[in-house]
Amino acid sequence: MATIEVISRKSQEKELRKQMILAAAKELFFEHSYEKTSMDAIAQKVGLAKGTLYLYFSNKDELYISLLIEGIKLLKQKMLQKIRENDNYEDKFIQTLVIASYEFSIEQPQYFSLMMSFQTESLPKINCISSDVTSEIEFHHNEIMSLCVSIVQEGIEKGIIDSSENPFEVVIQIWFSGTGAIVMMQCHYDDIETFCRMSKLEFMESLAKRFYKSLKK
Amino acid sequence: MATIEVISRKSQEKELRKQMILAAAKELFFEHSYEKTSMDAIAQKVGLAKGTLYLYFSNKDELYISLLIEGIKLLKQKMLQKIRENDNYEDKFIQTLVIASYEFSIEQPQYFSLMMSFQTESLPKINCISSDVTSEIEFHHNEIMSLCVSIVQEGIEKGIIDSSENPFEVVIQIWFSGTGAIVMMQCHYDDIETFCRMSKLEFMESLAKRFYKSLKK
Amino acid sequence: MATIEVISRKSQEKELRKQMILAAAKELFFEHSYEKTSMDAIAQKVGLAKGTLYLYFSNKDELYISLLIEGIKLLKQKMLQKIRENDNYEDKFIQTLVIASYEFSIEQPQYFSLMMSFQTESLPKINCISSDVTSEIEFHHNEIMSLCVSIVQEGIEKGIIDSSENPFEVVIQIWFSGTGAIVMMQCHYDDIETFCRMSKLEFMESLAKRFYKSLKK
Amino acid sequence: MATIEVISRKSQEKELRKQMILAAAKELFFEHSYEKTSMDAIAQKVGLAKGTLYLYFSNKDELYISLLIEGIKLLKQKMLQKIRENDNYEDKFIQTLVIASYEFSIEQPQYFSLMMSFQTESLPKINCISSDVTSEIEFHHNEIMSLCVSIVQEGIEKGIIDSSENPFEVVIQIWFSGTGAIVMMQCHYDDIETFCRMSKLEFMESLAKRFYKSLKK
DNA sequence: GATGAATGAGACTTCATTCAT
DNA sequence: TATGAATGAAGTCTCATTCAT
Repeated sequence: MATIEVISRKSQEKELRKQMILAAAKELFFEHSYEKTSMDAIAQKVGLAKGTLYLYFSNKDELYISLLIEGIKLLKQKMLQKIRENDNYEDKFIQTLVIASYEFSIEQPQYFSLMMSFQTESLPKINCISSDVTSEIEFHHNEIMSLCVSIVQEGIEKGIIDSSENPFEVVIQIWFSGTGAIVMMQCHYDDIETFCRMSKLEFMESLAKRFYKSLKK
Repeated sequence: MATIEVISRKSQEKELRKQMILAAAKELFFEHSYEKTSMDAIAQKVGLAKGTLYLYFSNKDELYISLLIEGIKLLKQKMLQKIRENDNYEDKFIQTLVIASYEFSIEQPQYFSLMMSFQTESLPKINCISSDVTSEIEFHHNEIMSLCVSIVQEGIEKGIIDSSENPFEVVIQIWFSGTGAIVMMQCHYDDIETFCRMSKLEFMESLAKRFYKSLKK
Repeated sequence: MATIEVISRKSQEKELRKQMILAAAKELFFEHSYEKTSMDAIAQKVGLAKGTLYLYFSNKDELYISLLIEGIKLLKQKMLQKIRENDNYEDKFIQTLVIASYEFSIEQPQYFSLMMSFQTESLPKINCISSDVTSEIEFHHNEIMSLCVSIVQEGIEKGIIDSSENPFEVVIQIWFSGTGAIVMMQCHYDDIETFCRMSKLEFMESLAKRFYKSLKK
Repeated sequence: MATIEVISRKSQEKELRKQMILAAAKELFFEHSYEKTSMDAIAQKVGLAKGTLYLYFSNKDELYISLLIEGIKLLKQKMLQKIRENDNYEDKFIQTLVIASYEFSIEQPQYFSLMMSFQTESLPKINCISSDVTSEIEFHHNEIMSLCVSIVQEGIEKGIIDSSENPFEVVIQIWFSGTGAIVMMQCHYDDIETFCRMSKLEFMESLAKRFYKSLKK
């Protein structure tokens, strides 16, 4: 019994260390980009020896990808939460398809930034990603898509959204442009408040509503 | 007179060299990313010695930034051209605010990619940018914004767009989300054609029209 | 009594473990060379923890040397066997001085290779060998030499070999060059069969006979 | 004209540097083996920066192989010299096939050691040798073989060597076992003088003569 | 202006060895 | 006795930048 406890505690500690490393890496990758963050720096930030990192992640790439997956999972959870929390259809639509991503970009700017730079720099630049990992990313991406598509379908079934709309098209248009707007906004962060005289959240809501209206019967 | 001519010819040659270097850098940056492109590789591609590059650009970052500015200028030109070419207001609106960026992303994928990765990785990551350069970028960015804003204002003045709309808000919403959608599309390029059963151009036009409709009186 | 038995069983187990480690190390050292074989890999192959190896061998070098000694012992046994098995003098001479080494190189290529690379890279390159070990190697080497010398002396006593020959010189000439030829043969293994149109065994026998003839009265 | 001189001087300097690096590497490889010699150590020995080595040799392996080829060339030259210097057939035979290698092992112990450790550790352990290099090694090896074979053939034609002998077999037997004996001798260097009461050169000559006699009609 | 050899800091990664459990 | 996480020195190699020519 005691042995089992020890093993369990050890495995917990190991998981903890892994999380600590991921946390340090997240901050540094965000602050200096993937390429400019050295394993040295990460190790120093966690307070571990350089070699120790390689006990937890076989690669710098693997570390990066692990963060990415972590991020995608968090976004998915956020979306699921939005679905649960909103009964009113319009709210559910707007919150899940647009605001979820926005809030995520505010609450987890590092993860969001990481995920976006992965989009921009695109897969091939990561040297050697095992197909396991790419398929895991694919999997979560698809789940998020399904989630969004089902919301649009619900709208069509309820007679709220025009039945001539292709749910996939709608999702891609709104999700892509919403996410894209967030990225642009992060860069030109003053423009919104200066020129539009509204908060970013209001700006995103306004964007979402405009979309929503255009879908109505 | 002769001296002036010589000077002028020399300065032309110098400008030519600069352009050659930029061209080589553009291709390589795009193909292998900023970090993975070495000055060696650029020099070899232009057929110049490594040290020579430093006569034209004081460091690698400056080369990168120069390309960025070049890109912004090209996009601005494309937008101006769209304005000139389209008399019909709807066309002018859609072409300038959305399709210009899309076409630019197709015709000059290297520049577009560069500009976007700059957005994503954000300015502070470039080591040592003189304020001259940032302000030059700012300048061109603002010009593009003004261009777009004036188009929206034209719509309001013409009574096509609802006068309660804030031109800045409109521009940022449509330009940011359009550009953002293009980035996302580049990454998940199959999704559009597979799920929406339309070409990317049609997709972008559809997105733009949806927006345009939502602005009408 | 019981205690003694326990101790004895324990010591047997310990010896067994030691042999298992040596076996794993042998295969890996041969497959990837000494330097490219990690203690990790050895531990994994035996199914023990890395730290455990250090309970049996105080460091990597000792492991290597242990194998070496093991190899020398095996070669000695092979020679003794050849002496026992051959009554006819010429056969005994040829089999013990030349063919024993050749067969050993075929049957125990790992050990042979290890022993030879030890010859080539020479002792001083191993970091920290206690004099105990070097003297053990010396001891076995001398025993083998004595064995060979006694065979030559037997030939002289029997009047088969010219009495003016110095037995030591003969042994060193034939054993060294025989072993040397085997090493070279391993490297240029095609040359023999291609150019000489004989098997390697035949080649070695031919070499040995040539030598034997030159010694006869 | 001046330019050409400058270029020529530069290329001479470059060649000189290359030789300096090779010289330093040779000593260190010999002293500590390939694996235990670091590029750092080589750089320090030549008095150059680490990175500079990579301007002359793209790899650690390439550096090693360059030395190897250098060594093979030197041995070939030594053999050619022996052929030129000796008119008497027996001398030519013994000097070229056996003593050349021995003298080489004394005069250029580093090269000899390097070449032998290459034999022992065998090609596959060097990571990535371009086929260019392997074929260059092959080329020189074959030339040496041809040289030796032609000497044996000369003996057969002159009626000195029994015409039933296969020249290839003879060469391989004598050259391989001669070289092999030298290696073994280097390791157990005391044995010869202690037990045989002769110098190593005398020992090698004795070995060669024994062989030579066995070939005579 | 143009060259390209030289630099040396710094990147990722490996691994023999130790030591707390 | 056995473990295996942790260490940190050391290894190979890259590359932006400088500077003598």
